[in-house]
Amino acid sequence: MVQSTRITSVEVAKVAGVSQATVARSFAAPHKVSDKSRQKVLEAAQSLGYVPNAIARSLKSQTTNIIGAVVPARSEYWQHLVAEISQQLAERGSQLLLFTFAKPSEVSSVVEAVRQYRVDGVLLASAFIDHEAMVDVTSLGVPAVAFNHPEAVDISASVSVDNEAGSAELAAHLVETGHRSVAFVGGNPETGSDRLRYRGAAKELRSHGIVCPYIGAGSFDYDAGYGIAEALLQHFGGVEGLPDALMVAGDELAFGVVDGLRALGTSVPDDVSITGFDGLPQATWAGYDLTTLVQPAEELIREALGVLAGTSDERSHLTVKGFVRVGRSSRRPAVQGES
Amino acid sequence: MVQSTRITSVEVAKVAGVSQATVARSFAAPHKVSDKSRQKVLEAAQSLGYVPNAIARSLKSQTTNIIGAVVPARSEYWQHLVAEISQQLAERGSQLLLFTFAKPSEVSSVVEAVRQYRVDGVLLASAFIDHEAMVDVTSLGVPAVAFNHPEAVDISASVSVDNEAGSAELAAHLVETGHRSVAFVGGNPETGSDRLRYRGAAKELRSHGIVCPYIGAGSFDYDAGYGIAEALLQHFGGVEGLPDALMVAGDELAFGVVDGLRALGTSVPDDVSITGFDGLPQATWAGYDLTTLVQPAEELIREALGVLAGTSDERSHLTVKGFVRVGRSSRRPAVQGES
DNA sequence: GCATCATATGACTACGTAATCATCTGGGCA
DNA sequence: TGCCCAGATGATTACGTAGTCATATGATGC
Repeated sequence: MVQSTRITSVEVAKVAGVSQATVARSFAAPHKVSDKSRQKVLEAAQSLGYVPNAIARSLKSQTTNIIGAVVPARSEYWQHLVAEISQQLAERGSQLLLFTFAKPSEVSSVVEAVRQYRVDGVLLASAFIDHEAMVDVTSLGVPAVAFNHPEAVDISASVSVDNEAGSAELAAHLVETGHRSVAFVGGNPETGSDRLRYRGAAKELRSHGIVCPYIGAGSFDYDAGYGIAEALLQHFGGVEGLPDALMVAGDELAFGVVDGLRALGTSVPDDVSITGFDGLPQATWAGYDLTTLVQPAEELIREALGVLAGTSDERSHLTVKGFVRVGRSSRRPAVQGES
Repeated sequence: MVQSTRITSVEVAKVAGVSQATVARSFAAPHKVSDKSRQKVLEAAQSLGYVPNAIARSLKSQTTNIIGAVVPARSEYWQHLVAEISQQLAERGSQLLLFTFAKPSEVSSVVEAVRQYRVDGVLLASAFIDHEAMVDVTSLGVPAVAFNHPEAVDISASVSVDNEAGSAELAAHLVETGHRSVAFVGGNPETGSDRLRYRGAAKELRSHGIVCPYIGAGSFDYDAGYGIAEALLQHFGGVEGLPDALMVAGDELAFGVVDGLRALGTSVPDDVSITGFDGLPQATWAGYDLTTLVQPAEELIREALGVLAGTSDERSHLTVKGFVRVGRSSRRPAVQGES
């Protein structure tokens, strides 16, 4: 049943006995066509196997109905968000052109592709995208939203979770549940997320008289967390020296820290409480059951897409509040009488 | 620095003092242009901020350089594959138009979009895509590859891991390491993957005199696995009644089974060995350290893209061997003298 | 019955590029 | 010097659609 010749709106028009314009209108603006004509057109289209050509439409209408997303290839967090982005775009009838990069050096070629395809808007996982690349993207007039990168104030819109407040909330929760010493395990220190999450935690803890040291794992991935576990034990002089809690800068990183510590005989949460940040689906998996700050992915992306669609302010810099999810990776408050 | 007027190859030609055709050639086929002309063109393009329009190119050349992928929205396995697909396409200079669906009912509208955008090829996560949808996709003459769905013999090409052989290998490994009773925990029983994996396991085990019952979790996701744990214990009459090993039809499902059993006080692997299937990155996470059959994702996708690119046979039905990864979720062979 | 007007329709064109074809240029060789 | 050919270039056209404008159709009011 493969079409031998390309079926265009012209062929359909011929068969239906109307003009090409009427065929086009029957698909793009059905209300502008009489019921009778539309009926004839749809029948002809059906019998010929006609499918409107979105490429030609895009060229003529100067709008592709495609949103681009530029994200790191290997990241549980971004995979999570991409799933949400894709679903919301489908609801809006838009398409998703997905660009991934394994190394920052790949970003420039990716950006070039984004520009060539004339997408209607771009979502940028910008913690890893440098200033120059963002300027390049926006220079063609493409609306762009920097995701979790509020520093991009002068370049494009941005949508972020409130990293600092969220981290402070987590810290407050730890204090409330009886933790008196806390250390922060950072991810990639060059990202704003990392800095803000540490700052939020440190400020809140200081207000309770707790000094919170920063220990860097270098990146946000599982292996970095797993690898830092031994260094943590050394740094604190063994299990007994560990603080009451470790606040980890991201969930995936936290999974690694949890597993790394457990592999070294440390119990989580009995020897040390662990918190994460992101609210990944895996955080609810019983093996981790991570106390974490849940980013409201659905809301974040709705706002981001709103900016791209022009329904929100194009220069807005939005911050969305997350909420604390309490799991068993952090201790419950000690009950009076227990030790 | 936003362009007020759209810059086209015509403007560049004017500034460079050449024809539009030469500008087009300078980008699409540089070797067909003299160094001098190309130089002038590139300078002019640079100064004007010209970016070739891929939409117009696609319309004229009847090839979009875009590959579509239709996958379920929430699946660790597919997220894993999408990352790989995206990376390989980037290497080939192609783009990825990603379509996800949460429910099978969404597939038809997704397929319509695939057809409209005239993608050069489609990858289908076909275990969840019905026959009609696949016919629709291919009816426009778009090359399609069904992924892990060898039943689609008469419709399109397919690329699959050897489910049956892989499952048999896992079973053989269990027998070798001293397991004498094994049950199979299935996912979605309507998928070929599920059936073939059970068949491979059952056959191999039978050849060793072991009868392998099938217990269905209903789907391949974590929650299904977590939920089936209690039913498993009931079915076998408690921890003591459990078989030596549970072969689980997919990794994500296996994570759930592991966590569910552990939550009920069952030790993995001391009380029961668990194996998975897929070889997800999380299978190597120390919390699970799953014995599983690793699908060679890189190879699978290279083959699939090869079919789409026409470098492989378009009607080929390829099967790729996986390999067993041994983790601590299954017991090591009992040493002589130990119990 | 005629004028008026809203709606439906058709002819035409442009979106920006790449392929085709014809023309031109310059170097090699007799 | 003159001829020939390969490579470079330009003019032209088509890809399939949607918007613009003008015309046709039918319903309404007097």
